[in-house]
Parts: sequence; structure tokens; C-alpha cells
Amino acid sequence: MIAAPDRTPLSRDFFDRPVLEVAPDLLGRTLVRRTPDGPIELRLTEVEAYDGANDPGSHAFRGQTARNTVMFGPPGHVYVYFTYGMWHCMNFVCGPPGQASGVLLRAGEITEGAELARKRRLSARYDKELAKGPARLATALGVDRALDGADACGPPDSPFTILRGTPVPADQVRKGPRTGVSGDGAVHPWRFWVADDPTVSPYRAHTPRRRST
DNA sequence: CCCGGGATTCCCT
DNA sequence: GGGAATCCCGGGT
Repeated sequence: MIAAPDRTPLSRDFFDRPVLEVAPDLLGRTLVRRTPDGPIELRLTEVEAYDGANDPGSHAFRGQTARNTVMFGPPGHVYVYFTYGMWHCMNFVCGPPGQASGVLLRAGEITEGAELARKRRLSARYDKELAKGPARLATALGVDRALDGADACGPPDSPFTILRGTPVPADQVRKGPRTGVSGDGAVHPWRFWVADDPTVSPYRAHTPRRRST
């Protein structure tokens, strides 16, 4: 028998801790995303920590701007950014206001509403690829900048709710270098994933692009 | 499977 | 101006 995931919401205090504690603790949790067409649920399998102003890999490293304002606010809210001209990615803000830490949601398993996720991810050959990678995850859940700042610890009809789910035992948590991060920010092993999970995204070291003239 | 190149727009310098 | 917390497709092995 496998115990059913715990559908109690996580409290805001869960996120009001050092980001390196929160990130591995998020593995196995259930994110509910309520779309106009119905709910989609995701079991988190891969995340990355970004440690505020101390972290050269963080969007908060150079201080507060219009884009990253939500990172400097209270924990438990969602920071959504747009990147590479095409994609959105989402984070949970961690630590007290001003800390500007966050956890990037890199991959997960769709456990409810797969038919809704498939409509947004037409290139996915298998369901395990629906949310395999941070931009794929955001696409599958219908997340864009309009949801920047949404509260994942708010009322039960909100766009997001994060549930206790089934936390992953420490001996099944793996860690390694962050994906896609360049320069000094690449050295930290702040990517966390569930051992042997088929929905975890493949590691690709950062490769600088040439520019066309 | 692995690797390399192109897409496409916003943000900060 | 130039890079970006990425993805997809095509070609080779």
C-alpha cells in the first residue's frame, strides 16, 4: 500500500526558511494549478535554489528591478520570468521580505489534468515529458507573467495552492550543479531531484551562444 | 543516445 | 548592444 498524498496546504512558514532547506523539502509536494478549463496537479521532482543577493546566478544578484520585484517580497508567492524570447519559468519566493531567494521549479509529474496539459504541450511524445524542464513545466501549467506575484499559500480558489503531498525521504534526494547557469553561479550543487525519476530533465552544461551579425 | 544551431523578445548595461 | 535560470529539431554515432 502506498499512502495517498496529503492534501493539506503547506503554510507560509514552510517557505520562510533558508532556501537551501526549502528546495529539497519541496520534492514530492503537490502543486495545484487552477486554470479556466480546470485544475492541473503536479508532483515536484526537480528544483533549483537561488540564494538572493549572495548568488551570482540569481536574478536578484544585481538588486531589485521591475522584473524581479516579487522576489524581494514575502515568501510563498510565485515569481514568473520570461526568457530566451519565448519561455516562462516559475519560482517560489523563500525567506523573509528583502532576502530575495527563490526555488525554480524545474520538473514534475502531472498527476491530475493531464488532458489539459497535453493541449499546451503538443510536442510532448510521452506524458513523462509534459513538465520535464522549467519552461515545459510552466507551459504545461499555463503560467505566464500575468501570474507573477500570485500567492501559493492563499485562499483555496487561488490560481495556485501548494499541498503537503508525499515528501521524498532524504535518501532519495540527489543534488548536483545547476543547469543553464553560467560563470561563478555554476559552482554550487544547488539543483535537487528525485533519484531515478523519469520526469527529471537531462543535465546540460551551460553553452554560450554566438551571435549572428 | 549525443551534439550543435536557430528561434525570438525582454531586460539591464 | 548582447546575453538570457530554454526548447526543439535535425544529423551523426
